Amino acid sequence: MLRLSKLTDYAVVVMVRLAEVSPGSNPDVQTSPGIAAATGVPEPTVAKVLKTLAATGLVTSQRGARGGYRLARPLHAISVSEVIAAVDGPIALVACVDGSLNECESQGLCPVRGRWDPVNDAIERALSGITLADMREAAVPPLFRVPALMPAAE
Amino acid sequence: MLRLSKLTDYAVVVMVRLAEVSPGSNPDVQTSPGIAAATGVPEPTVAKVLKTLAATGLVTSQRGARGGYRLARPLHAISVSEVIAAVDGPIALVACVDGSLNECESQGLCPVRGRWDPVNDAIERALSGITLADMREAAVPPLFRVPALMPAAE
DNA sequence: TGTAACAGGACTGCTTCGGTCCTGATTGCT
DNA sequence: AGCAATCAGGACCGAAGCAGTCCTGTTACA
Ligand code: FES
Ligand code: FES
Repeated sequence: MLRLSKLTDYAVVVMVRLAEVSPGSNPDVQTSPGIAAATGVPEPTVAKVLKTLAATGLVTSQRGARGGYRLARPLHAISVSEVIAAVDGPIALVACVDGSLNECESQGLCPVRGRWDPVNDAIERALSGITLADMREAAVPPLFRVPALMPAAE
Repeated sequence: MLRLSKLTDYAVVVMVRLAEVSPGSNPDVQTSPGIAAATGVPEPTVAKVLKTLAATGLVTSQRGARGGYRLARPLHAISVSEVIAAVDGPIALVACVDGSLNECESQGLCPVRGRWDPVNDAIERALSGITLADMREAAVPPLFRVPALMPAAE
C-alpha cells in the first residue's frame, strides 16, 4: 500500500530535468522529445506527464515551432504533495469519494466519515514539507548525473 | 493516489470494535460472525481481515469451539502505520521493493533508488504518531464533535 | 506556407484489488 | 469419544484502476 504510481515518479524526474537547463542556457524551454531522450523515459509517456503537469499549472508551456516546457516555480518552491496531487489526483485516503453507498451522507454515522482525517492531514503536512529540491539532493549523491548517459530501459 | 484500500479501513473498524468488548463480559474474545454483525461488514471479509491481522500479530486468536479474537495491544498502543503495513503490506512508495525484476538494472543509476526515501520516511513518521485511539476519537462524535477536542500534533 | 511542437482526448492490455468460497486443523462441550 | 464451533490458509473470479500508446487538432515560428 501507499504505492505511488510510476507516473508520479516520472513527473519528478521530468521536473528535475526541467530545472537542470534553466540557468541561462540558449533555450529557456525544453521539448518533450528532448526530455525523453535525456531521461530515458519513453516519449509518449513523458509527453503525457508534461501535459498533465501543464494542465495543473506546475509547468508552463510554449506552443508552436520553438515551443516547449518550463518550470512555473523553482524546485525548492514545489512540494511533493503538489506533484502527487497533480498526477494522481487529490490525496484522498478513504473510499467515500465516490457515491458507492449512500448511507455515508444521510446517516452521519459513517465509520469512515472523519476517521481518516487526522491521518490524511498528517500525510499532507509531511509531504508539503518536502520539495523537489530535497528529492534531487537525495538522489544525486551516488553517481553524478550525466546527460545522455542513460542506457535506457530494456 | 495515496488511496488506501478498503481492507485497511475495515481493519480499523474491526479493531476498534474489538476494543469495545465489555471488560468482564461473558467472553473475552469475539468471533468473526459477531464482529461482522456488529460492524455491518460482510462476514467473509471481516474474517479475512481478522486472519490477516492475526498473522501479523496485531490481534491474537483463540481456536476451537469457544474461540475468537482479541486485541494484542490496547488501541492507544497501535499506530496506523502498523495496521496499514499489516493489511496492505509494507509502506513502500516505489515499485522496486520486491524482486519482481532483478530489482533494477543497476541500483547506482536508478533514479528512484533513494529519491523517495525522505518522503517515505516522512509518511512513516506521520503515521506512526497516530494511534487507533485517535481515530476512534475522530470518528465517534458525529453530533457531539467538540472543536477544541483535536489533539493537533503541530 | 510549411513545419515543429503542444493540447486533449480515446483506446487497449495489464496488474492489482476486493470479495467469496472451500477444505482442513484445533478446541470446547456433550 | 464424538460432535460442533471456530480459526487457518489458500484458491478462485470478477471488477476496477493504471500504464502506455496513438490519433487528431491547434498554435506559433521560420
Ligand atoms: S463513505 Fe463517504 S462519508 Fe462515509
Ligand atoms: S526500482 Fe529498485 S532500485 Fe530502482
